[in-house]
Amino acid sequence: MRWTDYYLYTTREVPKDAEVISHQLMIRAGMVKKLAAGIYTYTPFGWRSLTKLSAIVRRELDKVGAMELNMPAIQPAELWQESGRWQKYGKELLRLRDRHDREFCFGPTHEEVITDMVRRDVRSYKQLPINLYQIQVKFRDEVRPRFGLMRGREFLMKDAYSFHASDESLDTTYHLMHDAYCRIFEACQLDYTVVDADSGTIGGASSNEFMVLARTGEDALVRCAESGYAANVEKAEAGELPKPEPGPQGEGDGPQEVSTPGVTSVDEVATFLGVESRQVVKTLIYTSEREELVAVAIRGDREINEVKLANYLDVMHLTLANEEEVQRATGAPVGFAGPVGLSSDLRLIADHSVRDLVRFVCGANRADAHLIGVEWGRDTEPSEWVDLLLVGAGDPCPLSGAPLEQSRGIEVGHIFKLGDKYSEAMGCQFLDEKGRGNPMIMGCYGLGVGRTVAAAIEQGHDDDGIIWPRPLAPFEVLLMSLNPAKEEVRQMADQIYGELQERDIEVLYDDRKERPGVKFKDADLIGIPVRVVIGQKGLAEGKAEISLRRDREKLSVATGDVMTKVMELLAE
RNA sequence: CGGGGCGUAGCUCAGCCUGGUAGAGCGCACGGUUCGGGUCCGUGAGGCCGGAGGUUCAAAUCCUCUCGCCCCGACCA
Repeated sequence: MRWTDYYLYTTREVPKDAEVISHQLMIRAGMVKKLAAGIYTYTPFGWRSLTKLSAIVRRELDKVGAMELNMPAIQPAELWQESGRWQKYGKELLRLRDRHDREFCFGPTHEEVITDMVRRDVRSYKQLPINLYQIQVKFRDEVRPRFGLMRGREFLMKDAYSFHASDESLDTTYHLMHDAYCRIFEACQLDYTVVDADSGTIGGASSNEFMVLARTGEDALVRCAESGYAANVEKAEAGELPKPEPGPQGEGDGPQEVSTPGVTSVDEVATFLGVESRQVVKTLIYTSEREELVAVAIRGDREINEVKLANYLDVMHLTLANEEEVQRATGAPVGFAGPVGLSSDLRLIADHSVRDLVRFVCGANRADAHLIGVEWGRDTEPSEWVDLLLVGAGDPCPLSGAPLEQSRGIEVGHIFKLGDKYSEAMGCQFLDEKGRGNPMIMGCYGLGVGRTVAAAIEQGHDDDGIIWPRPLAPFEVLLMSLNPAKEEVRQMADQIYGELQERDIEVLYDDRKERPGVKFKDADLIGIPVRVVIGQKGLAEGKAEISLRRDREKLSVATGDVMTKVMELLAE
């Protein structure tokens, strides 16, 4: 492709609304244009990357027996009512009405549609398993789209769904898909890791996320170098935490109330009483869409993992109670809640981190008062013990006990074992060998195509621009004529351009009448892996210059050897 | 949805506080110059100052309301 014929316009200045590097570079390199918040046009140049990734995805999924299909983006409300998600999904679901006032939504995901199709076609265990996928535009009306393609509202996603007669069959496909995903991200030369994940609104039993490691990632994850354990912090568990020393003994046998006027936060309490924050039990009051208050106890130096809590309570939206609710639940203002003497109809859920505390400190459920020397069993007992710990760096690995390392990642893929959540709700059944009807067991497998390309840029760039991993690069070779006004330069560049094309090498030929500086800057910005420069000086000695964007080391090659050298570099 | 910020030329922004004929740089067009890391000089096109209402002799500027966008917290590929 000749640049002078191509639709590629770079910009020198970074647009003010682009925050993260991948977004800035994609806009500067002319790959995407914003149409509205979280909604982008891919230019021919940008689309090439997405197309390349899609091809890799198709190749690897086809290999494991998945079949590509295409489903409608617009979906009738009835299906979503059937699965129960019309109510549950919330505002992220973009709802529409047609001219007859019938309700539809723009699909954020396709469990309902695919389940509807399969339940009509598939009757027998002999037809299972089935694995279907599509690469399609999704729309999720995110409250806050951001970071360009990292979190768009409209985005390109590969979604796959598998149907099985047994859990074992699902396991087999799940592993095949897991491995296919690994091969996809490896093919893209991405530094990624697979973590245990929370399954969120899609639901289901177990799930794994594929995280591309990047400082700008929106997710935090922990890993153990020793055991290989890796999990999203939303899901992560820790081994047994070191036990704190017993707290101070109060006067008498039971807990002792001490006056703590105006002392509310854990740190203040600990300092005021001369104890460690780990010897304090922090009690928080939560509410949810069910409008039922619960008290949650955790060690004073730790945070509650609200995702774990929401899952445990089976609620969607969890919020800390307001002052009035806290007063109602504990009889005290915010800052003095504790597990002792709470009303019996208030659920008290305690994290394991407080289980081993001896003579701990906690709020007295009275204004300006705390208790010291409190013991579980003797003084109070939670209604349930649950793992609610937000795991962080340094916590012991649940498998090896070695300290966990924390890093950030971009979630580029997410695979779930759905079980029968949708097939049960929507009556997607098969007949087994004995002629009995059973709901199919399902798996579901997502991969963010645009996000993966953005993640590749987050990992591959320098101060001057993008450094594409070759499999995702819009072109493999950038051919540049430094002074096309000079006849011999133009002719040689044209000739090499022709030869590259003949060998089906994807070449972008910068034949623009621009000054060398402009061309070099653009070359660095758009980041094509192999660069071939034809300039007058080199040509006088019969030489062209070849370099890789990666290291920019220049190689002087006789013009006759350019093809060989390029092929060699591409073969690496 | 809560908090903060921004809408002026295609892009990045100045002008607004203190109302008085709309500006710069980049980009674009044309001429010249230059020609291995965003040359230099000149000429030119391009804007109902996000929209609506109000105050005023006069509004980009002050007030009200709206719409859009961005950033920070609760959701997800």
